[in-house]
Amino acid sequence: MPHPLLHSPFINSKYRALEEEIFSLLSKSTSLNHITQIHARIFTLGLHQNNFIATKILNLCSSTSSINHACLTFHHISNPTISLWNSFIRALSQNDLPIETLKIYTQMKNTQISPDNYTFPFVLKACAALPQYPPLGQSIHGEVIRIGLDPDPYIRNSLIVMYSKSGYLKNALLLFEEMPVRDTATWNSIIAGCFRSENVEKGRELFDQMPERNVVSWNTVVAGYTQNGKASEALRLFRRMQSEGILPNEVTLVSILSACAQAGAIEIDMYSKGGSLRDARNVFDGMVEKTVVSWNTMISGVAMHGCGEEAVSLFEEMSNTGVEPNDITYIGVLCACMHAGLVEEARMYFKQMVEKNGITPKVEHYGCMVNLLGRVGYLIEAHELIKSMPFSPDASIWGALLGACRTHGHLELAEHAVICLLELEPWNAGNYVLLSNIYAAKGHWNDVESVREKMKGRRVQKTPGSSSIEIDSSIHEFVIGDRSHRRSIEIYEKLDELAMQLKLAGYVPSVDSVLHDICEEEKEHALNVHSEKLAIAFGLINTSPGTTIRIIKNLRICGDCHTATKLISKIVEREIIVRDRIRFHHFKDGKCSCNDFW
DNA sequence: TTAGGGTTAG
Repeated sequence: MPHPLLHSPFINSKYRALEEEIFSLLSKSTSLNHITQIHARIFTLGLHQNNFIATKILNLCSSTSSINHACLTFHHISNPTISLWNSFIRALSQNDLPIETLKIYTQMKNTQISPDNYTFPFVLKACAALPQYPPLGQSIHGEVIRIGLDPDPYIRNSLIVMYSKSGYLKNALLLFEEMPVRDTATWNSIIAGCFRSENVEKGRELFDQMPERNVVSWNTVVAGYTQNGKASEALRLFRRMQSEGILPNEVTLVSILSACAQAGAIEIDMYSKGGSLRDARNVFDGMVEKTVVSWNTMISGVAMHGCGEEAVSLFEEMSNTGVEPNDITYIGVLCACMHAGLVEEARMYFKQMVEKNGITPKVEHYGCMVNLLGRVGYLIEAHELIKSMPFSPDASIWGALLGACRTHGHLELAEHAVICLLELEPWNAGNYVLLSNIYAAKGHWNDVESVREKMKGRRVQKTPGSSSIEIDSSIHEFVIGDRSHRRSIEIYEKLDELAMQLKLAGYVPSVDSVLHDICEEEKEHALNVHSEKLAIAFGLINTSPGTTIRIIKNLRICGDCHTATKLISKIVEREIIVRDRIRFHHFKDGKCSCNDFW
């Protein structure tokens, strides 16, 4: 709508020219800063009532996540056109505000404006984000049919996504099968839906059938396999993707890294040298344009593998290339510092995050700091940091402090932490076990007993520690003192042999790793049959000399097994990779990649 | 009138 003062033909053409000028300015801007500046100019020119320009601004707000700005812009327009409504709905929907999206959609209908083919994909995306209310999506589907827009391919794709995210894969498949024309996005949507609904076979079948695949198709299946716990399939498909010359992008990297994280038990020669992390690094290095997501993924990836210095140097490299770190980047780099015991660096990054990048630390950031300070023995500083937090600490924070108290034998602080922790999660067996471990390490057996009684009273059971190893595509799982394996005799012979070699190498069992109140000699024996040692022994008798042994443990590796595995790696001249609940440990030549911080 | 859309993800 032209400015009321501009009505002569001459001024009208000047108005058009202004409109065009602003429009081209907006087309070139990418950041909120630009938009705000241009918006100020729009006001002085009296163009703030202009629907066309407002639409353009809203679309920019959407891509820059500037929702407040989007609301302000929208509410300045007295008679929004359908395009403006659509752009506002888009901004809300794409910025994870499904309830607000549906509210505005309802408001739009109340003004007698009928939704069109552009409206529904955004509205359906909002419905897909609220799978707990499946009737919502169904009623929108009803409206689509009533208006006669159901043949629209965009809307149909959105319906497929909505149904598969709401747990109605059957409806999604039906819509897919009835579609006269399917484009690659249609195929991608339904394949993603199948994998999301854990129908891996159907997803793969459709992938194999599809006439044309793009990088999203490949990513969908790689991610699908990873999310369904089939890391080896994911990595196999990634190899095929590369051999077919498909250029991976940052989403591929994300999925491949997740697959690598799972791949601890994979015995595949091509991944064995240096671990699957190298695959991820290759993808990363080959990427032409690295976004903050790519950097974050790579930093978290190397952090998880315990390569603290590499994470730090990636972070610095990222800053030098002008990519601004976000909260997730800092979680990655703090996590890396935590695993590598880099206290000074962590303090520096924590400060820099707030002061330089204006990021408010979240519980994850505090968690890393507490964990790290605790591990290196700065228990009081860790506790002070917890007290200074502007929100209530959650279980992860108290858990980190408690773990540190155990390592450093600080009984009083541990009791405090565990009391807070048990209030937050009385059902979690791990908490009782940690407290019981602390008492056991101090020889306070009566207290150990009372914790156990409490556990019994509350029907809590300790998760049994177990370790698994993959040999010839089958998984072998061991628990402490396990004798159920059919090759148990050989395994125990190997263990005895290792125990002897370890003693000769100067290994002294650290008996405070043991929970139970038993005599010293028995304690030593219990340590010797921890699940990870059984899995390693089994690995040694089943693989050829020099190959890497990969173990997955469901809990954190214990202090004694960590020491023993370091020595074993040297004695048997093998690289042993253990993925525990927290991270990867690469044992080689008597050392571990975690530098004994874990 | 002009512009605006759906799939994979840390």
